[in-house]
Amino acid sequence: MPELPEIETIVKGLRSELIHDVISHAVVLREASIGHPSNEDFVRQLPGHEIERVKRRGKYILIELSDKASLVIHLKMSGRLLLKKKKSKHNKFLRVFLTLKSGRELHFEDMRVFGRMWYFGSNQKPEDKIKGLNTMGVEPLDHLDIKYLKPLLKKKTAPIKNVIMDQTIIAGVGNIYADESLFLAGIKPARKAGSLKDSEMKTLIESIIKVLTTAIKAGGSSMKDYTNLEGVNGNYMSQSFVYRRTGQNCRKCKTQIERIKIGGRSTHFCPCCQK
DNA sequence: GGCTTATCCTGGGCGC
DNA sequence: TGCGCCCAGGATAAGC
Repeated sequence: MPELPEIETIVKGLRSELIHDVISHAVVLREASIGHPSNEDFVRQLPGHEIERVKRRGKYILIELSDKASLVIHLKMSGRLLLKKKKSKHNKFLRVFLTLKSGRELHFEDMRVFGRMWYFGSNQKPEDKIKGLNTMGVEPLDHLDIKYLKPLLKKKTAPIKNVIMDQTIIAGVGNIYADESLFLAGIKPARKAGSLKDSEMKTLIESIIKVLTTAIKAGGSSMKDYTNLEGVNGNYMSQSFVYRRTGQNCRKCKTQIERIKIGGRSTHFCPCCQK
């Protein structure tokens, strides 16, 4: 389940490998993996474009192409982008692949098929078609501070975990890093967001930034569905405090980590360290 | 408006 | 071994 650090790692890889390469051919093996335009237009319009820039916005990968066109990718649950040699063996979860002028192929694999790719021509803005891009909140590593967060949390009765995972408030934080950030901040995930004191908000912001920065340095998480561009797992999960550690001892106080459901998502926390 | 729940989807784990 | 059930979860729509 790629979140901000995993996407950042992939984007860095794409940036160092693909800039100035040219898409020569596009093949769609599963139509539902294309969000826009039609399957036929996607394979017809994409070839010939040079890759000029690669950016990240939240969990979206934005590839700027020549002629002011763009390719947007969201990996959702299990999507992977892999750079392979020409005519490499196809994984059974391969949904789309692009052949490049350099002779390589960019494979989009997606086991649980929630991931999407969108192509936009020169006069089209991705944010007009992709709602999530249009309503995206701040980038936590750039503009997240108490001045921004405090008015948004005020009077909110939803659990704080739901709020920090809300992409319209903070971009890129998902289940793993929400649990880890709340542990570091010493805040129970079920707490009403509006009940946080200023000092707790400040600690939470610092924790989110610290967790994401640490994960980026580690090359992302090591969940089985995630790898970087070369197919290598990151190693953040080996150092997680609470995520997927139900029943194991807390690394700080030795109390058993508990798991509950918040917003339909598995939530892991230490009942002793988090208040 | 704010919040919760259902939906999409499929491989893996588990019990029988 | 094979079957059925449950779980995982990001974004969005629907419902309360």
